[in-house]
Amino acid sequence: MAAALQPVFPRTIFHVDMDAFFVSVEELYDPSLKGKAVVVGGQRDERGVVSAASYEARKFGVHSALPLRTAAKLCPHATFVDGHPERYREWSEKVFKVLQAFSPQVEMASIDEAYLDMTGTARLHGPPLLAAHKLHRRMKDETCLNCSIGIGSSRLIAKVSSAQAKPNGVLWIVPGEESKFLAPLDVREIPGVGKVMESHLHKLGIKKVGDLARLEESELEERFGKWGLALAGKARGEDAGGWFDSEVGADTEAKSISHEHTYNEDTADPSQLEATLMRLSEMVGRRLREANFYARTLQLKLRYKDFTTITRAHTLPASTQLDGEIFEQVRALFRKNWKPGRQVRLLGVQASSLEGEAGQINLLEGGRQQRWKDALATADRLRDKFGEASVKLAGGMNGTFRERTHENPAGLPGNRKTKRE
DNA sequence: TCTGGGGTCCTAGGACCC
DNA sequence: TCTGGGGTCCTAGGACCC
Repeated sequence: MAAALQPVFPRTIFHVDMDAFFVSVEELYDPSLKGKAVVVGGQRDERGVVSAASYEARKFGVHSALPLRTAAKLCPHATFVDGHPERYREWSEKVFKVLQAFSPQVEMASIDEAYLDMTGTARLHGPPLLAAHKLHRRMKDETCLNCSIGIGSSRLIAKVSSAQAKPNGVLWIVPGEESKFLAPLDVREIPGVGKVMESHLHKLGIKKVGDLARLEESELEERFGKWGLALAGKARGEDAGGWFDSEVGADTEAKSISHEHTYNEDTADPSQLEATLMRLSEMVGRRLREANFYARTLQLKLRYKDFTTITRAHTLPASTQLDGEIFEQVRALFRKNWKPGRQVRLLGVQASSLEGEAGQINLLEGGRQQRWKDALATADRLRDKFGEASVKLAGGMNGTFRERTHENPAGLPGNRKTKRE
């Protein structure tokens, strides 16, 4: 009976996924790449992985996340191109504008994909399939980029069907046909099922979504807990729990901001390592200021030569967005946890427990903090103009780490938001 | 094969409080 | 002295996504 109380009209969700997005954008800047095997992400002899591969390159087994050197072996004739994140952000915004002009309920799920809630738009755009073709055409006309569109009664169905529609296609799963559509697909096609979950399921003899759907819900819950329960719903095409259940277009605030760097060659040189931490701290601080966020938790990430990785975090009594404070905390964590001599492959700095300006008590903000903020804003502008390397605050890039006279740039005791009140 | 960089979410244990 | 349990915060690690 409970089912009768649920809203019965099905939603119409579009999932728009750009085809080989990074490759397609690069082709706009260098048309000679068209039709070739192209690998975006770095050069063939570099440490790193493939960000995107053209369909030509995919024929040779190249795919994203594959090490570049492996890609070079599989597809020696491929053209290797460095990635240009600014370009992708710029074109992502153009994509967003096309979508926004088409429907007010749009949500970018990542740089190259979006969900649209098209429920109730039949009078404006016609039935789903017609609307999707209209949008598909408009996207091509206005951005020169191909996309694929999946249409379904849930985000999950829309997402899975856009993958099946690729490349450059449209696929509508008619309401009521969800289970039939999913049954023959590999469990791996379900968003959230990765390598590990797939192998757990394979051990149970579950290879296809249909196998999963036949299992008792209670058994999945027993074996995999909360996740198992959600999985049972997903096997039927439902947006079971978590982010998938949220309304399309409900905007979500960032939870963390981070930067990390992998060295071309591992290093155990303390001044080089701390210089990197300084640079990463500045990048994180800058992003915080741009977004007007203050962070209370700062985290160091340390990956050694053998790929073992640790993270160490510290939560401050008062939040910050200042490079100096971030660096000070992260450097302390580094000095406490790095064993001198051990070769480091990667360093990372992350800020979390983000608060808006409201979380700040500005009453006591004397001239001191304001001057620091002004100085940093100026530095940010200079970096915009002349590049990241153009401005370094005390402490510098290379070696000389004068102990900064520990100015607490905020000039404040822990007077903003203490732990428990 | 030799493994990027930016994120989100979940789990689990310990500290601490009531 | 032995023994509670719930709630929240914090930390560390891991799976997963693009």
